[in-house]
Amino acid sequence: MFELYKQVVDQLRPSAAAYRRIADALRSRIASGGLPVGAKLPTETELAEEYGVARQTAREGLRLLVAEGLVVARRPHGHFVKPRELMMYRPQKESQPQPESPEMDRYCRQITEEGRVPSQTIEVSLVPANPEIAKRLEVEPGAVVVARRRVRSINGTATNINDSHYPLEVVKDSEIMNPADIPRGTNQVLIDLGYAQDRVIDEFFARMPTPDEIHRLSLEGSTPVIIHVCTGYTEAGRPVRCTWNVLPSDRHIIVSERKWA
Amino acid sequence: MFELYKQVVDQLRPSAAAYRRIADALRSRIASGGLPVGAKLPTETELAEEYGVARQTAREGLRLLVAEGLVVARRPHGHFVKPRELMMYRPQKESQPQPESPEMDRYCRQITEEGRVPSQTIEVSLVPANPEIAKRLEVEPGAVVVARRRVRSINGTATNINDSHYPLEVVKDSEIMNPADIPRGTNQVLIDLGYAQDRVIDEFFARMPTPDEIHRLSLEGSTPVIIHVCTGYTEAGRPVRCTWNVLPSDRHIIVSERKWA
DNA sequence: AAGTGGTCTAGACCACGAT
DNA sequence: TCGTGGTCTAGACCACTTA
Repeated sequence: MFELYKQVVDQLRPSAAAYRRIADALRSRIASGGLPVGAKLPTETELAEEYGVARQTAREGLRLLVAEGLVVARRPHGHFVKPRELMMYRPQKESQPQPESPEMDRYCRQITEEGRVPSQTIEVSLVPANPEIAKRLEVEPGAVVVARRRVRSINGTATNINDSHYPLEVVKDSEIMNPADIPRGTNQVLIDLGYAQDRVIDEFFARMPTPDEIHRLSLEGSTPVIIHVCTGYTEAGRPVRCTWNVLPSDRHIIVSERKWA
Repeated sequence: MFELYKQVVDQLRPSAAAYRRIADALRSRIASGGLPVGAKLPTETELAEEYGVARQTAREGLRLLVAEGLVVARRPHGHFVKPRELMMYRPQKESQPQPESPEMDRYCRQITEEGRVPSQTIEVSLVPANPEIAKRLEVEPGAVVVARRRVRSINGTATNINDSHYPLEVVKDSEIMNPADIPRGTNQVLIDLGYAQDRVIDEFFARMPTPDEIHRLSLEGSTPVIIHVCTGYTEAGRPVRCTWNVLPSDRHIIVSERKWA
């Protein structure tokens, strides 16, 4: 009987697995707005009955949508269309005044951060540099560097990891070793120490989060993270800072403006 | 008998599902280098025997690693540790001369693109603007715009989607409507048409790819994509171009340099 | 107490690529 | 032909949250 069913459906959509057809159907309903943000999807059992398949098969279809980031599973409530609330992230804004054109204003208004309560945890430690950091600070892998680790939160939910690394000899005995907020900013401390940054190189890439990042950011799986690595150099070309930012991609959009030559 | 096994293991790592323990073990072996890039993992059947679980359970563990992007499944060969080969993507480089400091040179040498054969397909069409494009071009959703769609490839594998959109009245009857390479560049055409771009806004975010993107870029699932939206404005503040780039995150790293005020 | 998703089993057949 | 992963079934028990 199931064989007959499968043959019939296969005529309609050949070479598509049942769980893919289920996912396709739900994806269409989401895209068309039939299932708006926050809406509850059919339960696994309901889908299984509707499509005449085993529960595991219906489950595979839902899993596909979860992996695509369209849907979240909330036990024991069900599966829901996932909302997407983006927060502005402007690397240029952290340090220097930025040209504010009317267009940029428009973008900023679109993604407002009104009435949010920011907070952060700070932790400073001496650690052996991992290969990625060592390469950028131009020290031997495993050499001891100062790591100033922060997790920033807004309204209690973690929004980003911000781990700044400094060569030990540059910042030892300075305020940067102090695990507390530095009102004038760590970059000003570097200037006072005689290591003013002249230029920085930004790198961006994305990947799935590591288990450690999932833990520190309280992520649901299936949310990619954007890695923003920012390395600062003195005028002489010496790297004095390497900041490793981890941004959950469902909470951030990176925006910047530049003149067009 | 399996019950006894499970109790014993649960004492060692309480509250960890069997498939998670399997994934953890394999992840450690990959991180430590015991399983180097390209190495073949145990088969599903072997893992099931080794851990005394059903094949489906071992399979769940492997699936976790695939979803994390650490591993690829290649039927009928097995699962393999996934390589990661990054290509430089420099949005600033596309149009204007860029400050080339010694540090930037170093980065560029690190990720070389020697001996690669680039190619691209171009397709031009009139399409109704989707909401995202319409918002940025400041036209009504559904208004007709010119879409110049490109898929760029290197050595035959697609590396990025590059869809530029223009307001119809700006580019109608111009070279931009011609689905062929424009040697002097589309931006020069805009200048000649009297719509020189004065400044651009860049936006970056990441998410899992849509089925359409998976198809156009020949992606394996579980690779996030980076979306780079670049909107160009005339000096009067009119948007005249909106380019929608899709970059597979396992093939690209975005690099840029800026002066530090 | 009820109903959800999370995990697991012990089978089965298939498509595909190498040999 | 053989072994791989891909798909599927028909059960089972559990953890969790809300009513």
